[in-house]
Amino acid sequence: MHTQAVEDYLKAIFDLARVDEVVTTSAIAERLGVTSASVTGMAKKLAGMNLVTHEPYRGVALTQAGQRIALEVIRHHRLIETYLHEALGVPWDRVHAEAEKIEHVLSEDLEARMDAALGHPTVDPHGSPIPTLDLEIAETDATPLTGLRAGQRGTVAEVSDHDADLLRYVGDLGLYPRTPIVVVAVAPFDGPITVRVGAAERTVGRKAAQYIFMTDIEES
Amino acid sequence: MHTQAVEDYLKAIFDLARVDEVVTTSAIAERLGVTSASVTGMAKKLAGMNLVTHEPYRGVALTQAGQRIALEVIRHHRLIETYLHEALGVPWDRVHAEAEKIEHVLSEDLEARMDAALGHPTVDPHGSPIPTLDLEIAETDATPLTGLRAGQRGTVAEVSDHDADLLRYVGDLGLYPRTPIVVVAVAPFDGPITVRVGAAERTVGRKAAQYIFMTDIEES
DNA sequence: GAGTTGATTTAGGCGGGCCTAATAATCAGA
DNA sequence: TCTGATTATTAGGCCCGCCTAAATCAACTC
Repeated sequence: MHTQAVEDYLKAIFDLARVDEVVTTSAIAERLGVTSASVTGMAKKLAGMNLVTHEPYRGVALTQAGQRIALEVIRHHRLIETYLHEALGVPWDRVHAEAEKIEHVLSEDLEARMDAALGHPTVDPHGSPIPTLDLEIAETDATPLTGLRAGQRGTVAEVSDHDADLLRYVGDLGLYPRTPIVVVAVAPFDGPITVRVGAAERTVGRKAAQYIFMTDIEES
Repeated sequence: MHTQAVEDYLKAIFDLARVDEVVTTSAIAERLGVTSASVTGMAKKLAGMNLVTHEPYRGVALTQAGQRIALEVIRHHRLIETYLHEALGVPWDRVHAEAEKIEHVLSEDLEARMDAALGHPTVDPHGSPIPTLDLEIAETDATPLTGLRAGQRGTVAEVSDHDADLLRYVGDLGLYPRTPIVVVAVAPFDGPITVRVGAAERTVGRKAAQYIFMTDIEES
């Protein structure tokens, strides 16, 4: 078993690596709310454990072993989120924070029981894919809502869970995963996007739209 | 919020205090699997936080504030045990170990949700009382099975959860809380106790019988 | 190609919680 | 009441994960 700090670092590096392939110390530092100096120290330690490769001044990357642990933690995290949402009715803007704490103390047995109770779900309440038991994770090919033009329709696939306020806002708009919407208008100069959700029309700010990912996009 | 170590110490002191009123450093040390020297250090720290009174060489006792925290942790612990057992089917000999880990990261919100989902239970799977939301705990006046004579009947009230093997053994015998039994025979010289459970007769070793607590005792 | 700037790493420290070894207090028995 | 055995406490250290301040490297500008 690894310490909570080790698990948190690996998860953060994994997440950051899907955006920028080279993961800088400062990015990790910001993500975890620690100083870069602390990250350097931990990077050395993780490199010593062969969970990470670290080229000084050049950034870090997960090794095979490191990625494996990251995926285990992410599986824990997303299963817990899903369980809390489905079984205990925790609203989707709060499941992330709860899961952050529980993911580090979840036994394999409990994970399996939650997984079974949920019927082996494949996505969490934010639409993020849950790694399978053998740690395969579905690639997500969704495009941000900001990439759609007026007249296109699509389905909400995933909403980033990095900010609880964002989730509350997006939830208030009714834009949960699996919701079909139509883009009515896109205001110029990075203005807001108007969409039809069911019978209602809703206006989504640009900033929020960046974090809403769409699939099944087609002209209408 | 307190550290996990602080919570563990307070819980251990609370538990030990119901058996021996004066709680010695070595008793705590044994319970927590640390050295007495470590306990002395922590005792000083807890005394500084006004959670405990510490008379050097004389033992420690919880203050009002310390007891309050202990009861909060115990409520968490027992609710989690109950939830895992009822909702996820975790066998009763394993719920303790799982709860030990989760109790330190459980939010009040989640606690309330679990409590509601269970219908506000009053005892955990081992028959131990769950402190109420305002931290009242029912006094248990049960007597150990070793205190019964042949011919008496009674109901299993509580089984100590300190040892998973014991629980597995007692479970195999069918002696779960709320089970009515009749004492058929008590072998002399601290020998085993034979009881009737439903239609079956079972023999319980003396050691195990010490940890099985009975209520509603009457002659039959 | 030298300087400036910003990111990164090193150096040194701190608190938490644990340890071992040495010392001190208590208790029980002669 | 003295003494030896038992139990507690002190003293000194270690590891983890974090910090600040100082030094170093990379990259870009001129």
